[in-house]
Amino acid sequence: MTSSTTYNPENIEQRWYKIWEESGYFKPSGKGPAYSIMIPPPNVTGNLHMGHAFQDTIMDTLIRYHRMQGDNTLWQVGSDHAGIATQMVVERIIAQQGKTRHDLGRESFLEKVWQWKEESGGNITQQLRRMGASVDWSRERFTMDEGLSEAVKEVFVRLYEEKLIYRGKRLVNWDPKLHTAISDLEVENKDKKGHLWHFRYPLANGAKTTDGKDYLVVATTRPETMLGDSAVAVNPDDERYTHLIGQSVMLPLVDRKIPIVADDYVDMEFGTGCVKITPAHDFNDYELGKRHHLPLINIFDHNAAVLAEAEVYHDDDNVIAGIVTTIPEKFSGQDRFAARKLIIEAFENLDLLEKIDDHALTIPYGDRSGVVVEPYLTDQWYVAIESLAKPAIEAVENGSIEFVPRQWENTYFSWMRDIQDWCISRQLWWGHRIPAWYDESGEVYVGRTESEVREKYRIAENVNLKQDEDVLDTWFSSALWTFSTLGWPEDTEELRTFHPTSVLVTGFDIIFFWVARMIMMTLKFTGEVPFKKVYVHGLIRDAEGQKMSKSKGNVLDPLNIIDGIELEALVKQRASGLMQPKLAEKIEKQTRKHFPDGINAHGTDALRFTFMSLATTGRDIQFDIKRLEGYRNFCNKLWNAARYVKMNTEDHDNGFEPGSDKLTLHVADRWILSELDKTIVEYQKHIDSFRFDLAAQVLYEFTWHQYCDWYLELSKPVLFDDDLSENEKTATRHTLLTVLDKLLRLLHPMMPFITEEIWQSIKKLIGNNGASIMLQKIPAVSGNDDSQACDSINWIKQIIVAIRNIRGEMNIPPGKPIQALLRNASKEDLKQLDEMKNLLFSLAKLSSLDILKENEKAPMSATGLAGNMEILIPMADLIDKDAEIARLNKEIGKIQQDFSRVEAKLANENFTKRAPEAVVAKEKQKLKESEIALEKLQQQLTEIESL
RNA sequence: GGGCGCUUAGCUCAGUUGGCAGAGCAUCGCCCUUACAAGGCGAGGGUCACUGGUUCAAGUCCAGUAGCGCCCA
Repeated sequence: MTSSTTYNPENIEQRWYKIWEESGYFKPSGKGPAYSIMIPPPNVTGNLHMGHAFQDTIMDTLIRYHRMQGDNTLWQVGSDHAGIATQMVVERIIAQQGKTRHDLGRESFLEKVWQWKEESGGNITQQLRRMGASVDWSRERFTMDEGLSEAVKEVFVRLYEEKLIYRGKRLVNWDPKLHTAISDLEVENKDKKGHLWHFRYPLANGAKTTDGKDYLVVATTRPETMLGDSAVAVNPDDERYTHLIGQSVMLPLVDRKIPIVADDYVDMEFGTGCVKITPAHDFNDYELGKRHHLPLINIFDHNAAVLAEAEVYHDDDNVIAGIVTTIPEKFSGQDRFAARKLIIEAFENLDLLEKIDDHALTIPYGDRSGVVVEPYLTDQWYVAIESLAKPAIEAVENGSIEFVPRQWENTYFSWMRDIQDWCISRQLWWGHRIPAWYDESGEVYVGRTESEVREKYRIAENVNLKQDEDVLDTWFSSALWTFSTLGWPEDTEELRTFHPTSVLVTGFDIIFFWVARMIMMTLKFTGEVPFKKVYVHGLIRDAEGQKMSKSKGNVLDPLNIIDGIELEALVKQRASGLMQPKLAEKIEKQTRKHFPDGINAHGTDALRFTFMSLATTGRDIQFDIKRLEGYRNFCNKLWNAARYVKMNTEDHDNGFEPGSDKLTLHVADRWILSELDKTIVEYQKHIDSFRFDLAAQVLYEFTWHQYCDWYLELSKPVLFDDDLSENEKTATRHTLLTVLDKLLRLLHPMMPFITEEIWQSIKKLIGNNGASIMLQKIPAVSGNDDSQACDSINWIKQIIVAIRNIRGEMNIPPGKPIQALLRNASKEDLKQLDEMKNLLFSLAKLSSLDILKENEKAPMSATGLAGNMEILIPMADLIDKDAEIARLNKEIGKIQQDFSRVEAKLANENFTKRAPEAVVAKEKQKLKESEIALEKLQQQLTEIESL
């Protein structure tokens, strides 16, 4: 026996992973029903964080479980190109050489990106390996791969041809730092405190308000946009202003005459009831402007600085000539926030600033750049989403796709039923370039390639065509992930076999970004759902419930948990590379407080098992390192149980040889096999319903509290009893190994490494020459439901527990052998006793056991109960009288309470009449039991007191 | 403002069809017992957020209140 008494994962894990990968065990077997999962492609710039590790553990568990069920199992791996994020990373690198991407030019910048991807993009795939993820590496895909790019082009062209993609000048969320449009979903709205400025707009043509003023007061949170106002709006029912509808105001500073229009959108109660309308710089105003055919007046350049000359765009039906577009020199060229100050000053100087109120408002920020997003008028490509959304909603309504937990369907529906057209173009260089070409007059042609376009639209070679500069939203390609990775648009074998996929495992934060868009695109192009189920898991937070983020310095690197890390290294890791170096000090302090000794190595299996036990139906998961330690100890427990089994089975006949004698199973053997069966049933039920926490708990319970606490202990008196036959011992050895083998296989999907290591060391003993536990079957129920054996073991457990209780409470050292007497034992008790006497001696550490005759007088004893039978531990020199009296009183109190409660319940006629018969019978039984127990304990108390 | 979720032991969380409130960690006591001190044995710990309703019976179902959180506008 050479193995260490503590489990050391470090040498084991990477060795096994390498063997598995090199042996090709992760590839689909080609046999059995198909089971497939597509990994949510991690961002190629990223490192593995706790969320990935959690999600990957869930997927790997499902995949390994199904592989062991004999399914033809594919776990498709890959990453996405993360347009903005990746571009930013590479721009930062070249910025260190003092260059911008514009200095390099598009082509050589993209070369740099690819080069970066080759060098650094593989980080996360190495980390995935450390997690034990059994993905099919031979099929790894990247969204910018040739094949996937083909799929993207194909989808774009087909949607365009069906008029489901269009190009138009619309108001978009513009990121003035990154100089690109972003979609609604990439905008983070934050509540801020701001101001509401009240401006006077003089009425034109001598008009007056009802109270005789020659101006209107408009309230705005964004004064600078007044340069682009094209109307003032009032509510049509607002009597204060009815007579002014159709009149005009003279816009100060720019001297533009703009109309007063009536629209229901205006809230009469808010401010003065007059709203300035800036259709080119506000989404609500844009809609209102469309209704009233107002011109769109853009005043910003792409940095959100004020133009010298505003740009006017008209509704085609209503071209207004001669709109004033000149912007006073003092404002032009100013950034939007500087312009705001200047505008307010100018109003004040003109005595047109009525007042300033404090105001709470919501401000949109770009989720990547962190700057305030500007509604901005640009030409962009859109997907007309409505017709795609309809079948996608139906697929969930009719159950073709099922969310687990179900409540997430509501989230999905509420977004899908109010969905907006999707802006898919991005003003970036890194990504799928839009397959559209323009001739010199600006006419657009869409096709898979330039030559296809020329052929299709008969454009001569000498006509100059220029491809659209923009690329597509990364999510556009991710939306095709389930089928593009399988070879679409080719009709491949893989596509036919593995699509639709079995389940999508994802976080609720990307239901809109990704899940919904995948459903729409996949239904459209394959006519199939992308997946039959969506398992939505929670988000991992730190021990205090905070979201983990680099800037908070509370991120945990899964590899640090696996391998361990010294405090100093951890501090350095967390406090470096921050966007705001100021935070470093705070983060250092926090880290030293939470991890005074750094982080111990826990191994991958402990981490994975922890994740499983945290995978409840909740939406937030607080990750507490303490929890992890418990599961590391669990690994150790399993390791040592296996050591015990091996010590006692190596070099023995364990009954696995063909032709070995028929085994005589001991009652304990029959019991543990029954328990194992029950465990398997529960385990499968929980895995099938995605309750990984419960599945993990069931295995933990069985392993520790049945197999280790009881069965291993029960096996000792059998193996060490010289009076028992070799056949009986062989049966117990056989059972020890059988249960261990099955247990390892049940645990393997969650804890792949330790189970493989142990299994390899016992496979010879069980006569199995399989290459890996990965390729074994998940154990099925064997039908060993032996209730008689269960009753017997429960009976003996009761006696042992009663004796241990006395030991514990009376402070008798566990190692000290004690005498025991039994009183009032029934025939049945005596029969059980006869069969299991040696077990009782061993587990209760008895020196002697005697049966008291009917009228035999007992010595002074501490007493316990097992049903009707009394267990007496003679006190002699062991126990003091008062302690035993106190102990009995405590016990009596407990039972008395129980008794009274049940008695009251049964006294209630309503209960006995209306409750189901079985429930009433159960209560009656309970009453009887506690009555007897009370009686015996009372009697013992009296006896002791009288001594 | 609209929607969703959460509140159970000191901490982190389970709790199925309404039928004796559970686990892990932490705490306390005894033990280095031939698999395991990363361990064993035993013990203590609860107004199930609050108020009301339905029911023989409510942590569980219904209505409301409070606090916290998330999404959307």
